[in-house]
Amino acid sequence: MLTLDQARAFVAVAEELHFGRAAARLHMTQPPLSRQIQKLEKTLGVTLLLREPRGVSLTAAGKAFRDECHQLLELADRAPRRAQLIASGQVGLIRLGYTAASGFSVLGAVLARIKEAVPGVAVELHEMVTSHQLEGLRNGAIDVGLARPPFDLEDVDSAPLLTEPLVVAVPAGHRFAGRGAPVSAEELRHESMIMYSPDQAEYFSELVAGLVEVRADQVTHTAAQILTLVALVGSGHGTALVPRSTQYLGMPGVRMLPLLESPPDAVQLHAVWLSTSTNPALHRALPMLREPVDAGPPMQ
Amino acid sequence: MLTLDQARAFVAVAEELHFGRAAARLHMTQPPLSRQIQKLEKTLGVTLLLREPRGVSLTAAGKAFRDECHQLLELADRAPRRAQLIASGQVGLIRLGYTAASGFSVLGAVLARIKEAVPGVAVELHEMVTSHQLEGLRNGAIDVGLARPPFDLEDVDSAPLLTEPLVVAVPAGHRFAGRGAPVSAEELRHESMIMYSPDQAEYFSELVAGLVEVRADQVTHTAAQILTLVALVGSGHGTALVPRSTQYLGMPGVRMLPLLESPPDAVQLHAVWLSTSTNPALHRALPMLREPVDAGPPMQ
DNA sequence: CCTCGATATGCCCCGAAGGTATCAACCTTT
DNA sequence: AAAGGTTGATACCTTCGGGGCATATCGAGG
Repeated sequence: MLTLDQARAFVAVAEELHFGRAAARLHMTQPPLSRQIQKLEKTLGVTLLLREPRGVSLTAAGKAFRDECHQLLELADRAPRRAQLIASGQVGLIRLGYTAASGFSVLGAVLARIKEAVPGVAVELHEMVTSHQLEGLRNGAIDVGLARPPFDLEDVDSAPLLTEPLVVAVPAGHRFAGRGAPVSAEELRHESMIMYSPDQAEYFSELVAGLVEVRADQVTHTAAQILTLVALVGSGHGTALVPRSTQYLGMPGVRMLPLLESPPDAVQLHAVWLSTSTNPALHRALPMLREPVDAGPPMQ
Repeated sequence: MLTLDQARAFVAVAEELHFGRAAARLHMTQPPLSRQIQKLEKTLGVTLLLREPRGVSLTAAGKAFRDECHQLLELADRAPRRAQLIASGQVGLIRLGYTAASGFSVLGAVLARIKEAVPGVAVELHEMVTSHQLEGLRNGAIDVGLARPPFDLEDVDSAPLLTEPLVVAVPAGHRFAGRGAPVSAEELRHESMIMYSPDQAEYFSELVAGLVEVRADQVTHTAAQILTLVALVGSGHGTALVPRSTQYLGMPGVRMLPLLESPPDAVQLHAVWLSTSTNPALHRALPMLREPVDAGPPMQ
């Protein structure tokens, strides 16, 4: 069986072409080196070296074996260093889940921060809704998520990344579109409304219900994703309440107006991760995720 | 320092995720295996495994290290086998020198024979004249040559590959061109002759001199390579004596006629190699080179 | 023929790795 | 809640193999 010590010994002899010098390079004496090479040749059943009175020369098999051994030694040298780099979080992989809407607000800033803090780390992007993100955290499919509260699971840590008000999204031709003043909940009582699906988008559905009173006969559509709502507004199907950062989506034919009743922190987006995560790259990136970001335009 | 035993131990544990089963796979008991892994982690300064009551799981560094170790072990496994294959001559490299003219006669057949006898062996082709081939053999630049006698060096073995007569090459429009009967030396006394360079093509120069008497005023050109002579004949500059296999060159505008005085073994091409060569692939190919071949058309 | 340079061999010692027995922690089960 | 089972860690012993020192052997060159 080949050992790394044998490989090192053989490479030294193959390069020095002299047992004495090779032994010195290996910090040992010549006799045990000779024995090592003999043993190696015996186990291989191959003559690697031609011992001549004037020194040593390599057979064809010896030349090839020297190169293979060299490769082997480099790999054996690299493997521990790679493990150390990964363990220290300097290289590695962070699998990040994000909601479709966050892709148009904080995702770009988050990626930029991670890139700056741990340049050697790759980020794998997975678009998924909040509930799937929490499930993904638990079963190890993702390391961190950009999601909406609440996070009732234990072992899940979170930090708010972005807090923003809800705004009123109206079609471009709407009577509110041109005015500068905020819209009040009262004024929405006579509007056609596009609402969030109560079961697939529980967070937004309850958020809206807490701010404005909407009668069932006002509701023209319900949808699960913010993108869908804004698209419906853009095609004139009604009015919707959306997070302010949705403006960066740049949906044509949609105007955003402040909602009088919305506190500035009505909508929250958090970074979430398992407190028990052992991903070293994540731990180096965490400080970047604990500080709020400003919403920005979508990534290119 | 990482050892292959440690790598094997770690891969076993990383794949089984259980010290007991891993130990069984390694044909050892569990305690020394635990120690090995501990020692490995200590020397790396990295936690590779998470010991949990229900067994073992891998850290990010552990996963990467497992893959590196796997690679390492495969290489360590492959290296000895490669050396054995090369030593047995089943794979390897034969560097073959050949004269330009032999490229149009025996080279194709020689390559085919080698390919058949030792399919795993690569053949590196080097076109070079006889004197360079002999020099190349001595300094190790080539393993075997296809060359013309004499080979006066010691340690050089040779075997005749092809013996053939000299023929008369005339331009297509020449008065000899159409006739079937051999041309005699006497008839060449009034021809313009293209001759071999006495110093660069000593073998052919003396060969021709021994067969026909050529006056200095007949000689229109001298050249070192057969190809050059035939090209000059083709463009109407005169008549030349060339080995019969030159016909496979297919030079346009040239006709070949037997030379009455040429014995059938006037020209010889030999395989030459160092009797001291240690190239195993060459030794497996040698039986193929000891038997004469028929000249054939050039390789495609 | 002798000497010198270079590798091989004999003999001893030490360290590292494996085996057996046992411990400690944790989970399950009754 | 206590007992038993599972799983990895520790203690102690033995053995095997590698390395060092001294020396033999072999071929080349003066």
